[in-house]
Amino acid sequence: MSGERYNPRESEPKWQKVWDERKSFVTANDDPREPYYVLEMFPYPSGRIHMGHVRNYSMGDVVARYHRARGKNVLHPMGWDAFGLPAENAAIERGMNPGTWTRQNIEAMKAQLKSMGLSIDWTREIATCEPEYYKHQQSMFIDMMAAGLVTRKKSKVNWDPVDMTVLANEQVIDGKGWRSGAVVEQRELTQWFFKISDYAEDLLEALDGLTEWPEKVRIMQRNWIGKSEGLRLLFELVPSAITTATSVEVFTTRPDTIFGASFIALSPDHALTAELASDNPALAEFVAECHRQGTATETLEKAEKKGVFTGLSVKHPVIEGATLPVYVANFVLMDYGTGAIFGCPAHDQRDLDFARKYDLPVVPVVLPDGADATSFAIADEAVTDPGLIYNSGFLDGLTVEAAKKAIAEHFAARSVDGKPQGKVEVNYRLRDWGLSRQRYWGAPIPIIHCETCGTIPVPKKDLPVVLPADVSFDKPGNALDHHPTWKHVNCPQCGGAARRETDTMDTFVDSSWYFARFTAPQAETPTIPAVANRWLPVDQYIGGVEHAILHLLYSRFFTRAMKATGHVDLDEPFKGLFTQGMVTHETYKSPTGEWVPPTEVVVEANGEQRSARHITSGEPIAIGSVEKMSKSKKNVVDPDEIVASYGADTARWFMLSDSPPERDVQWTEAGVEGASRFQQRVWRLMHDILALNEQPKETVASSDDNALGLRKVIHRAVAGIGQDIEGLGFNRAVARIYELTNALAKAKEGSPGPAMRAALREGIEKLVLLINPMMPHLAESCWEALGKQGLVADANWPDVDPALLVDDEVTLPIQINGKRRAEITVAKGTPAAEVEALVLALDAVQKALDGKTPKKIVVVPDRIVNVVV
RNA sequence: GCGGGCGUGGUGGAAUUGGUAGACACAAGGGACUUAAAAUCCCUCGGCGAUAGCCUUGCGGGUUCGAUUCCCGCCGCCCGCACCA
Repeated sequence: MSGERYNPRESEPKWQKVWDERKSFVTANDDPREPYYVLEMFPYPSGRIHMGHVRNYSMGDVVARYHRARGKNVLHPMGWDAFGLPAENAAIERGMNPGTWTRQNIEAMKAQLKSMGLSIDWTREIATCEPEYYKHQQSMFIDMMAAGLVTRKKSKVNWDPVDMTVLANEQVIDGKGWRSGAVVEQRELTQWFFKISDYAEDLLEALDGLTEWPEKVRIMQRNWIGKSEGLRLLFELVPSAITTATSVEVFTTRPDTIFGASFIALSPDHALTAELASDNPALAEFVAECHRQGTATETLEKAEKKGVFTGLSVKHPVIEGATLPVYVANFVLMDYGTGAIFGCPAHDQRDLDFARKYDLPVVPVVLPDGADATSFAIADEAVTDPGLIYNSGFLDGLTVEAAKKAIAEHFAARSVDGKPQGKVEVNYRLRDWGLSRQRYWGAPIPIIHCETCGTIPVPKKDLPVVLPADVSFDKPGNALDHHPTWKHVNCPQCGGAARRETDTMDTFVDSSWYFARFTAPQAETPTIPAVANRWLPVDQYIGGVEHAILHLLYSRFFTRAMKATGHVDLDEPFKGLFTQGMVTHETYKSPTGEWVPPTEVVVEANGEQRSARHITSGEPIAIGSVEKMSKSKKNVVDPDEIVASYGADTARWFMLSDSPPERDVQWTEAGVEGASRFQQRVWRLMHDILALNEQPKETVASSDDNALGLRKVIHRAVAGIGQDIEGLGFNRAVARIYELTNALAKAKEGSPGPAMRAALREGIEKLVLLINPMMPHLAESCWEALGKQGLVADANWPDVDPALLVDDEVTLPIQINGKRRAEITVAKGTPAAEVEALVLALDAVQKALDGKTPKKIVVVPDRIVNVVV
């Protein structure tokens, strides 16, 4: 028996079937035990799972199985983020119906996930593309509209003039449409928005309460919301024939630098810009050029800072008789502040770049601490350091903060156009959430446009507004809009001819509440509030950092909006958040420079050198850098192949070992083989100990110090691994499991006595329970072989005897001048004075002192001693 | 461009709150077993010296009795930037 190898191909499907039949992971809402909700970000059904999924779901499954063993009622569901662009691309490229394509993908991926042996309650599965899901989303949209959380306004989209379609930012490559290659234009459309900006302050303040979120995510969200206090400031225009406007309003966070102002810049989308451009061909051409950039902020900010002089000037508000030129500049955003700024080149890098380009004055007005007023000058870098204001009339000598206050008071007391010239204002960078998409494959926005009655929500009794299945993608543009009959309806109010809204919802809406739907996935209403409130917030949410801002911020908003409309009674959806790293792999290139997939490469090691050749042709292959697994570089490893050859447990174990979960992990063949070997090792060890034919005994066998020692090792491992899993330190838990396995293997050598045999038996039984969250199939097989009743899946986490955790002795490293030179072992809690005496008596210390007295002796009790000579 | 993060042996990484740097694993080398191979087991394994020494956590400074950990300045890589999910 013990000579037999463990066969995951046989045992894994067997246990999966047993769990299925026993409904081991089906969760009841009325279970009285303490609820625990663990959730991994649900996947987009692209067709195949990838190693990133394997990693993500392995981590979630460890958490789920651990808490189940801890006696909690665990909710661990799975679903599909099933709307989105790729389905439409498949429709266009392969003539497949997006719904058919998506549902096929879901089936395929579900089978793959099942082969991983995850402890998921599949009875709660949801797919966002099904009317049973999105009808509730439509219903909540209507509720949120009634609650004033929805608005309609104009915003810009990327327009492909050849394909006659709106493009996503990722479909715009170098300013051109990805399929047509046509230069993209910005177009304004009237679109639907969620008023997330109403919650900006709340979303910001509540970040402090999210103590189980990574600090970096909270910082990113804080910066994204971008709260800033500044001044709205009116500049009086020098009268001109080219406009009837009399003033320009800017927003600035640096009003203290007003004496250093050298120009005014308007956004290309500013109303005044439009007015002036109608009569100014050069300006019109510049605005058109800006509009050919696409709408991505990134492109805009990377572009060279450029502008056009408008011919207008404003009066300098604090320097009598001076004027400032008014430009239109490509880096001024219409969405932020007032769409106009004043430029102070000395203290803002963008303004400085602009000023150098157009030869505008650069006057420093903040003197950094320690700088000399007569010689201080600005070169190529703007200075944003704190300091004292100078060159600034009545502000001279003030700090930046004091000057901001003083100048605000100054302008508040003056008026331009009958209004106060300056007004302190809090501003947020966060913009409202535009949810309209001009696409077919999304949840229809439940609105009817009527010529007489206006914009009317679809009555709830008529929900869902179902997507038509019979669509064609032979014409460019929105397939929903092209459908011959779908959009033609009668107005629910007047009964006259009307048309449906043909925009669908951003897929971020779908993913902003699925975690709530999982709590009652078959309910007639979006949620059953009492049930949702019991399960939520999600105790542990796990997913990629790439979602650190948008998905998580939208979900936080949506939860508040659901609270405002009575669907849940909480603000924050995710109590604990964990962001995992990516899965990477080496890249390989053929002599002709083509990417080669790892499956076609044989890597050979000769000593320290590694070389590679093609598996069939034998031609040499260049080993490239390690990169995120991606189709374009072909450096992907298919989880199916790994499961088929090594088994799911091996894949799971490898994904959890070595690399810290928040960091990237490199997939290597050697690593997988190591994981597979460990699986066999546990199996052999279990059989060897089983053959000793002894039962565990809970009493500490004082007659056998070695057995006692082993029991200490076992109980320490149990305690440590529990802590590691709770802190999501899976790689540390794995290392401890290796240590425990090594200790057991060593202890069974020779001919262990009865006490040792009992300790070994205790150790192996506990080891099986410890590996269960990570290698659940192997654990079940071992459990069965050990003759234990029931399933490990239902077993409790092993108990720890606290008496076995304490040590009465401690080894102190002795440092001399910070370098370790000796060590002593003393009773725990030995007073510092006693330790000092022992240390001074040491040979190494005496030698170092050479008769002198030490300068200082630092004794940190039970930790370390440092002798300063 | 802006915001955020990461950087430790040949490799992945470990290291309570600032307290023995390199746990654990992979790779490599040597040995045992075997007709042979696989599997398994044992030993070595940061660098330079080869003793008792010195150097070493991306680079350069600083704080401290003591820094992988805290501070400042660089370099490199990664993520996000609002219509990819």
